[in-house]
Order: sequence, then structure tokens, then C-alpha cells
Amino acid sequence: MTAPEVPGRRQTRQRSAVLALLDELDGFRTAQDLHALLRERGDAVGLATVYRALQALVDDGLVDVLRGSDGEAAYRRCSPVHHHHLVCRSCGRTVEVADPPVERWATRVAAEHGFADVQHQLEVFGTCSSCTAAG
Amino acid sequence: MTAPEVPGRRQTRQRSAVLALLDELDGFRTAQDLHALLRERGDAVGLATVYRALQALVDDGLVDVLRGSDGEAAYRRCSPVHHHHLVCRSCGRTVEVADPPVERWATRVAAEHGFADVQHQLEVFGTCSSCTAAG
DNA sequence: CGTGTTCATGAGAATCATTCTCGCATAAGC
DNA sequence: GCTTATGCGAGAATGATTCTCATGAACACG
Repeated sequence: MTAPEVPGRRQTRQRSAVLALLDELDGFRTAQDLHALLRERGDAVGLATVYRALQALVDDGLVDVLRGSDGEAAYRRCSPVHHHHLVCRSCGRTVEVADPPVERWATRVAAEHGFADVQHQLEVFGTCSSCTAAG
Repeated sequence: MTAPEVPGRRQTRQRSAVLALLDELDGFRTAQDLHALLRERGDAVGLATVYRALQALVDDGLVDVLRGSDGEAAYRRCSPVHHHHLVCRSCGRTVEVADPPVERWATRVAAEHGFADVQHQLEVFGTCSSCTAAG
């Protein structure tokens, strides 16, 4: 389906498998999860390769990373435009949200304190309606 | 200086040392850093104890945690009111900033998507004026 | 369509932050 | 002072991530 040709990046079975898997999945998944899933479906890929593929995808802007409170990295296939996430802390379901006001606010506050080259990172966590219902 | 008596929490030399050190320091420091600093100044404290102390301080709301891009946790003595950080990515200097608009925005967006129990995490990174000048 | 160069892969070892274990010390309450 | 739960320390254990290095495969070129 998606065949993103990034210059200087070779197209291998393993890399496609990782990206294809991420395409199917909804929320953020850890590298270990993805590795286990690939292995389950018989499409065996080395763990180190999963890490390498994910890093490449992140570098190319095709995937977003999120660090959980335990420090474990979670990955998700994302749209390339700037956005933030609304993540269900129970089922991991994710909604992408844009936030023009926050962008402006961050830039302004940073400028007021003499900071240049500003980046920001924002995630919103909550419990989605299904999980609230499920109790 | 600060002698925060938290009920159910014993006051020991080690715990005071960790908190005192954090009081002196400006930016975010990793547990390993803090441990090394304590050891340098002769005030030896076990590494495991530093971790335990920091966790307790975080639980008591006296210290904030931040996860770097490498997943390593960094700690900083902070004011107990809700706030976010403006962090210099070069020297680590930190400014606490409040952000009523973002609070409201996060809550509203979450509600629109049916999410309850909302929390958010926001950090702004940049290069502070001194570091920009120093090139 | 071969073929060589270069980059990717995989298995396992290595690294490194963090947590656990467990016997000993000590703060707090009486 | 005495008791007792709690904290401490050293080192082992855990677990995610990265490195190593020999093998394999993609791509450019003829």
C-alpha cells in the first residue's frame, strides 16, 4: 500500500513488514511488541532490525515516538504534518490533534524568556469513552 | 533550609542530602549525575538509595521528572503548583512557566473526543540567550 | 541478465539505567 | 532506653536498547 521511497534508504522485506504492521495498528506499540507480533505471524524479523527500522522511520518522519512513564519507547504510524496526541491510558487508542493556539503560546513564551530554536512536546492522556464504559 | 515533613516518610541523612543537592542545582539532573555528585563531595549515598529518594520526592510532589530523548530520567526541584518547563537544550537551564490557555485547551479537546480523567505533559525546548551568544 | 559494491540483516554479546534482595542500621514512638 | 517498622547499602538481576561482525541481499552499472 504505502511505498515511501526515501533516497539513500534501501527497501527490504523487513523494513516493509515493520511499516505495514504499523499501518494496521491503531495506538502506540513498543519495539518489543512489534517484534513479537511479526514473529507470531511467521514474518520473522530480528529484534535489532526492528529497532533499526523504527529509528529509520522516525528519522524519515513516517513514525512518531512516545516515551512512556517507564521510559520504554512506543511507536506509531503518523501523518507527516505537525500534530499532538490524545492517548487513552487504558487501551492505547490514539487521536491526532492539531493545536494552533498551543503552537503560538509556546513560541511566544519561549521568545519572552530569550529562548531561540524552539521545539515543544505535548501529549494528552485520558480514558476514552469505551474504556470508561467498560469500567 | 527546606525541611518538608511528609507524614509516613522518615527523615534520613541520605534523603536530606539528595533534596539539598537538588535545591542547589538549576536544571534537570539524572539520578546517576546526582549520585556521582554526592559521592564527589564525600557525602556517600548508595545508588539504589538515590533512586528510592527521588521516587519518594516525586511521589510527594517536591520534584519533577522529565524523560530525555534517550529515555533516561532527569529530576529537578520544583514548585508544587502545576506548571511546565522551558528547558535550554544546551546548558539545561530551566524556567518554570504556567499556561492557563493550554490547560483549558487540553481539557476541551479531550472532552470533545470523549476522553475523561485528563492529564497532559508539555515541555518546551530551545536554546537560551547565553548559549545562543556563546555559539 | 551477471556482478560487484555497499548497506542491511541476524544472533548473540555488551551496555546501561533502573529495580530487587536481603541482612544490617536507625528513626520514631512509647 | 527499647521495640519495631522502615530505610540503607552492595551487589545481583532485569530489561530495553545498541553493538559486533560475518553473511546476505538491494541497487547501479555494464
